[in-house]
Amino acid sequence: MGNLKIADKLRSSGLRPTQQRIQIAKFLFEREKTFHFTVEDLDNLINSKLKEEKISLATFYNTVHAFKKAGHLKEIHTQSNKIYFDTNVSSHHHFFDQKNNNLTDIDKNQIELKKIPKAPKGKTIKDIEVVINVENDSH
Amino acid sequence: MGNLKIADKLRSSGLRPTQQRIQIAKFLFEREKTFHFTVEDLDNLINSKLKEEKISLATFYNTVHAFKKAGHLKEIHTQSNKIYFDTNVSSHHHFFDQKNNNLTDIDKNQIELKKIPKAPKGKTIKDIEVVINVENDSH
DNA sequence: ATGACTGCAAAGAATTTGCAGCAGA
DNA sequence: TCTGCTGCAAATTCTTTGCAGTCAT
Repeated sequence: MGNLKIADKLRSSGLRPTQQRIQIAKFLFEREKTFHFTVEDLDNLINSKLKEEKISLATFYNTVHAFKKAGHLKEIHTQSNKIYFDTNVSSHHHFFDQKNNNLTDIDKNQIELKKIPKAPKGKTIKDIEVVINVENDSH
Repeated sequence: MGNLKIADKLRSSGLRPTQQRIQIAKFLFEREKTFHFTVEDLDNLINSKLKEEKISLATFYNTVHAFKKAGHLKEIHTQSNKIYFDTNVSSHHHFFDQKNNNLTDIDKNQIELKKIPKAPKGKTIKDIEVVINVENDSH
């Protein structure tokens, strides 16, 4: 049980390790692979597991934003109108399937940009995000 | 006055050239440079010019979607939570300044991707979008 | 005349906010 | 004890929808 580790992670980000946050953090961060989700997904996935004492939607919003602010989550915008969050906070890219609303990570070094334009006058490049839109072969 | 040309453009997309659509189309398409906007922007920009007979918000939504469906507009998602539309419908990329919510086009040939990962099994690459996030130099 | 389009107002979806009570330090 | 957090319900924002009247063809 990594409850202590999780609690420390929260505490060191200036967040009180409450019951709710620990549950959410364990669900999000104790996994091998990157996880992509919307706030609604989280609500459904976590609350369907809880017998009673469900976590309120407002708390999911608060917590997700707190985690994002603390650098534990990244916000992803795709051609879908939904806002996804990503447990992979390193700089990386995505495949996106608009039909199935499905996101897949692409490691940063899987894409090489040969030519990059100069930033507009007075501005500096902060980050580059590549989204490769894909669709099923069938038809 | 390109009203006839505009009307033809609409008609040939299967759209009736109504008063409202002609006004919106002229505003959007009779310009040199690419234009990026939200539906709310359009509403404000066009209605502030009209003395009376303002165009309703619902019509802006309907029209923007009709134009998008007809291929005259492209929908752009950025790290801001707003949905932008772009009068440049060719495949291209963007600079985005999150502080000022400012989008700038990057021509397709300004970026060269040297290495591209294979699409996930059973999927085909449809399109690649690059967003270069920028920020002001100052501080 | 016949569909298609507009505009209103109401409904809907997603997210935020205010605040009383509760819990972690 | 003292903030910070939770959870509810109300509020806000953005977008869609239903429908009666109007307009393009």
